[in-house]
Amino acid sequence: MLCQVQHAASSRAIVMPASAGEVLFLEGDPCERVIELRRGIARGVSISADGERQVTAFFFPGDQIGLPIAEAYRFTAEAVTELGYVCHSRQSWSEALIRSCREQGGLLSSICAEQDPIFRRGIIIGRHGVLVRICAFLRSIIDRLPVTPEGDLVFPLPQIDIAGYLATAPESVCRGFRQLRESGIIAVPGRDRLTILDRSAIVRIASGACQRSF
Amino acid sequence: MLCQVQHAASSRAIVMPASAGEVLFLEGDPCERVIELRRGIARGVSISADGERQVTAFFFPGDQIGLPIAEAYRFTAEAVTELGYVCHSRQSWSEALIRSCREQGGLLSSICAEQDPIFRRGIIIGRHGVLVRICAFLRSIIDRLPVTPEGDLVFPLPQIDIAGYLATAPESVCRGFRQLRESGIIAVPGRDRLTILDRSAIVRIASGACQRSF
DNA sequence: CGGGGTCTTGATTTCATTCAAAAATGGTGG
DNA sequence: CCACCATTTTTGAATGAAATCAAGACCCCG
Repeated sequence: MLCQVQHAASSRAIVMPASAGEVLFLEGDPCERVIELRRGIARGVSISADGERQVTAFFFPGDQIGLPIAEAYRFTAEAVTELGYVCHSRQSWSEALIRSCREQGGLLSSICAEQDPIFRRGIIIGRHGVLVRICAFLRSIIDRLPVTPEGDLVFPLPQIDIAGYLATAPESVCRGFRQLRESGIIAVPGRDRLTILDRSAIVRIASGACQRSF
Repeated sequence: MLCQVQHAASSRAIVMPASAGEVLFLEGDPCERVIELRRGIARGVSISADGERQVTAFFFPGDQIGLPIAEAYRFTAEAVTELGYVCHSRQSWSEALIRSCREQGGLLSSICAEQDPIFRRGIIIGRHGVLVRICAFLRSIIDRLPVTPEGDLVFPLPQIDIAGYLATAPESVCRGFRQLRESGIIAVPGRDRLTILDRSAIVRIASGACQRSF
């Protein structure tokens, strides 16, 4: 793993709480602060003029949200679960960028960390077939989910958000998950829980290997 | 318009030519140079394991392609038309980044310039309806196309690439364009030519205003 | 003057959305 | 602790839109 930005006051910073559904910042607002997620899962949301809601990204602990790449935030950030986060001012973030840039001689890994998932989503939802998209999505996040002592994944994402992320209907997401369950590829031991029974099958479907057996 | 990076040797640099279809760099190759497009149109291409081809972005004169945000290029860059470009070493680009970062106190506009279209594509192909996607796409590029003395746009993008960009079939793109022609919204006076007759209609359709009259 | 690629068009099939409604879940307040 | 509500998830059936298949027209190139 590449290391994240080191902020001078990082360890001393106050961890703010937010409850599920809370807005962290709004699309269009000027980028005044960067949010570093410490606990929980957040989502980036973009609403089209006609009300179509898209989830542009999911964020996990360690991610930096709302980098001042443009003048204004390009999406709204909301808490999916309860979460804890730390704020950095735009200026202190820029200073950290310069420092890290000079030391590593390369670009900041945190820029990559925010931009890469956005890029990856574009590729995922460009794929044909709901099941392919679901598996590509699963593959991209299962390594970032906490594991319970029993070996299950903590998976608190509502299907509505997954549908918004995959640009599909919630019913289709549900049917997709059912298919994966019935194929013995995943199990859902409980709400907010997910067990990967056949990881290679997920990768296989995600890469489109099996034409239309699924 | 935000200003692009100033490279010390920018104006003195040699402009390299490339012919249509030529590869500028390959997905997965280490990011060793940044390409600054001077003339023509380029595309970013990503091929899935099963051979599905997606166009991740179109690039126009002034754009920087292949920023070293990650270690390796995330897409293959190819010339759509004949083009002219200038190469910058990764190092000289990083130095320019630090300089600009310190002077402006903000992040580099060229990072935004490459990342923003990628972000925007995600939003576009997340929309439902081929015609909506086509219009959203048109709206996003028509301001970057050269204008002929007659007032037409120079539009050298093959429909196959547009289909790859919009994650749809070439036939659907063709039908979509026909519909726009028959509705008097655009005209196609010749190959590589496009006339916008009703720009507001494009914006209206792109924003999903007209439910399903189209 | 071919010939390969792109564009165009129609017919058909497939898949996902939509509509509708029931079941499950979580939270709330009595 | 339980009843109740709101939200999410699930399921089925019908509809609709786009992909696919197939074939012909067009155009640019050598």
